Amino acid sequence: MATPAATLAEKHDGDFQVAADRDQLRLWLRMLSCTMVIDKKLRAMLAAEFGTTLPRFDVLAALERAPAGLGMGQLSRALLVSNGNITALVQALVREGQVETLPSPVDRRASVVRLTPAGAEAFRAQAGRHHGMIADLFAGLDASEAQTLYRMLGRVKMSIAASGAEP
Amino acid sequence: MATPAATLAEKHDGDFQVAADRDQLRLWLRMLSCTMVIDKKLRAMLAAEFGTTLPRFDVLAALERAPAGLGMGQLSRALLVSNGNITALVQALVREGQVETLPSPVDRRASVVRLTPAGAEAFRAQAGRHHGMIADLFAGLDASEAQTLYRMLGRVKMSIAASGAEP
DNA sequence: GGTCGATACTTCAAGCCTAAACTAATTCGG
DNA sequence: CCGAATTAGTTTAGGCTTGAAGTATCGACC
Repeated sequence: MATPAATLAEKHDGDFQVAADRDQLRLWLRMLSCTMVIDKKLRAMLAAEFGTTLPRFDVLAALERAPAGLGMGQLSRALLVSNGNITALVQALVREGQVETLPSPVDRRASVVRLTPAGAEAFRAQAGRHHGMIADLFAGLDASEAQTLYRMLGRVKMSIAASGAEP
Repeated sequence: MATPAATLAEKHDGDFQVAADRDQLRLWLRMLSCTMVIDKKLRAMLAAEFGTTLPRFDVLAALERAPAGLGMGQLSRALLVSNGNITALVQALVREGQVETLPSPVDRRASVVRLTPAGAEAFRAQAGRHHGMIADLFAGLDASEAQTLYRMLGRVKMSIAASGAEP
């Protein structure tokens, strides 16, 4: 059993810690909730207006920035999803004619995925709505607020990297 | 064709608009990326240390706040997931003995889901690590930064609500 | 009291996602 | 040159998620 003074100090430390923990939890839950709401709206829009999905849109977006095409592995690293996932995604897009795969001329294991003209056109339409929707959803923030938020998220990135993190 | 002056004005408006769009897109992508990284770390921790998943943890968390138990519908509304999803989640947790379902005494359609003692204990351990991990990941932000971020996310919430939004 | 529209829940099909196991091709060290 | 380690990609088993269709019950109104 600690002395009364030590007990008091301990109790206060504990209180502070618990309060900080709760605040961080609330912060995380708010961040998660905001992100999820926007994410769901984007997915719903893509489904309703284009009959597609966010992962497929992401594939098109990555390919649009690489006119020469990307390998499956490059694609999976760019989108932060697993290798096996890309296979199915690309196969679906090939069936829909938005993407085509060519055997790599330099590596018989690898293949190169490229947008078809139809895919490029579909992407342009989808990207327009996508960006427009984001602009709408963030329209209530003025430029300075947006910048502050951007900076704070940068701090979060740094904090994550500084934490005991080994991905 | 517009007059030179009109063309110029138009061009500048367009530039501003495009610049704002790009900034908002970057903001969104950073927000999504931060959230996804944290989310993945939490899922990986729950899988590695407890052999469970975030959705199951969420179910336990909701039930822990309702000692009398919750109906399936209440649960699905609390977690913002579909009805059919809860069924599978609860069935899995029942198999694992962390949760039990009782027929509602007042409504023969409904059932009440409650934590078992084993589930309550598992949840306490998981919640401790969950909160601790969040504290770690946000440790690089001081109290004022955390508050600023929290406030900005509140602004985002308001902006979303104000936009042409019908969930 | 009977019927009809809500409500509680389950089932099913389809898509996304991952980790792990596998095949095939490449590259590098000796 | 040849075997070992690496790398590209696919397959598979398992879990999450939704939306739609289906079943049973409830409640309210005629």
